[in-house]
Amino acid sequence: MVVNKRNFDETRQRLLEAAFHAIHRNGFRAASLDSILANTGVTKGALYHHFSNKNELGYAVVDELVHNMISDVWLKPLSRAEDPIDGMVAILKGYSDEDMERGCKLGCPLNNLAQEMSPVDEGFRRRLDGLFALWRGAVAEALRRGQRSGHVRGNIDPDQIGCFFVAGMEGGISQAKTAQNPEVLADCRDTMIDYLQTLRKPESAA
Amino acid sequence: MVVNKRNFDETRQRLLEAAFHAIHRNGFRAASLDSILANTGVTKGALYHHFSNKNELGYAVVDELVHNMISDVWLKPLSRAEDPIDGMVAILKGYSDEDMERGCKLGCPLNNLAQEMSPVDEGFRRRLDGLFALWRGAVAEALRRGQRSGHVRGNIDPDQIGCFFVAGMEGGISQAKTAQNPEVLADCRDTMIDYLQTLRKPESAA
DNA sequence: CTAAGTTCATACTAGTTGGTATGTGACTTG
DNA sequence: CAAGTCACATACCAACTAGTATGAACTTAG
Repeated sequence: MVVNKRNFDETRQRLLEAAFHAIHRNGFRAASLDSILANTGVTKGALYHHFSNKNELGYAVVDELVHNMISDVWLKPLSRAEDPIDGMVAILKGYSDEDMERGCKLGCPLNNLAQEMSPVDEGFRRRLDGLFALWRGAVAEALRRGQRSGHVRGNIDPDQIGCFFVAGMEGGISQAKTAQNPEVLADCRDTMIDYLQTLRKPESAA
Repeated sequence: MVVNKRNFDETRQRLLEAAFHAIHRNGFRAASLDSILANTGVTKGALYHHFSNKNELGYAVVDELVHNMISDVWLKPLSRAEDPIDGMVAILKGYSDEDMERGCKLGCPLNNLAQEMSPVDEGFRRRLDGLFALWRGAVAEALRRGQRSGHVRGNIDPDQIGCFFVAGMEGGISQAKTAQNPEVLADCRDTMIDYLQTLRKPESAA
């Protein structure tokens, strides 16, 4: 297999990844195309060959990279988990120290973008809201499965708790990022784990 | 009392308030000085007479306006509350529909600024982290008072829960803003109220 | 081979931004 | 009343931004 100098897919991927990092670090509007290009060695001509404008580049980052991250960390593991509470706790406890450190330095890519762009661009807003809804929905669906299988109390509202769970995590990351201190996030995580235990069906807790 | 055309305090206050609104709507970096000035009728010469640069204007907005908001909504009410759990629930239930609507359109000024500026400017980061810490601390302190007065279980960590509480609220506002739908925030709030009830000392729950 | 379409490269532009240099009228103070 | 300080006003600039116009090089079809 010959690697061409002009490789559509590879160039596009390099642009997406450089854009993702620049956006994660500086925010979308402050991430300048010139700096993204300087980091990739790709030129402006190539960029505008692949994306019709800056917004479309950002949309692609959300639709592809950010979506995949959410899917890998939350959607797939939750859909596989037998006991949803064990599954969620396992994901939370599975955060490595590097994850915590990195996540708390720059924050959550999804939440960062949502906070910045939702009020000013409907294209971003719809996409990011869709990702939040996927995440909430995955938690809710797992809890519903848990209710059917007898692991989870029947008198709780899975959708409401999906929302609460995502809120607690995003809020914890926000504070940790502002404090530049992963302890704050660890506190939130531990309190959330305690809270999740209260959702177990009493009989199955023994 | 004569109102001078040249009134230091009034001009400064007008600049601060216009800056606050522009920042709340667009973020700090996207809030252009020219647009702030256009909204106030104040000129650039006056602006730079009052603030040495754009960052100092932003710092003053945080130190004065945002600080006051946190103080009015959380610090003072919590310090007055006899039963901390009742106090927190009362604040949460006291949100009017307009508050919810407005808060979910543009998000929380504190969190917006923290997300945008913490990673890129240490002056903002320190100030915003200070405000988060005040808020967390007020919740923790209220819970400690509740422990001493027998309203709150002794086997919980007030600091940890202060952190969790702030996280849940900020995360709820974030999601509501992205969804442009206050229901998401209402779900988080209601779940948080349920959670707070589990912190009561069993004997005093009856 | 040629021709055409794809993938990029270079040079440029118009608009916006934070910031400055300089001037001016009002108010205070000696 | 004169001098000086304060609170602005006006005009400007250098830097940076997203986006474009144009062309060149590479790949592929025939």
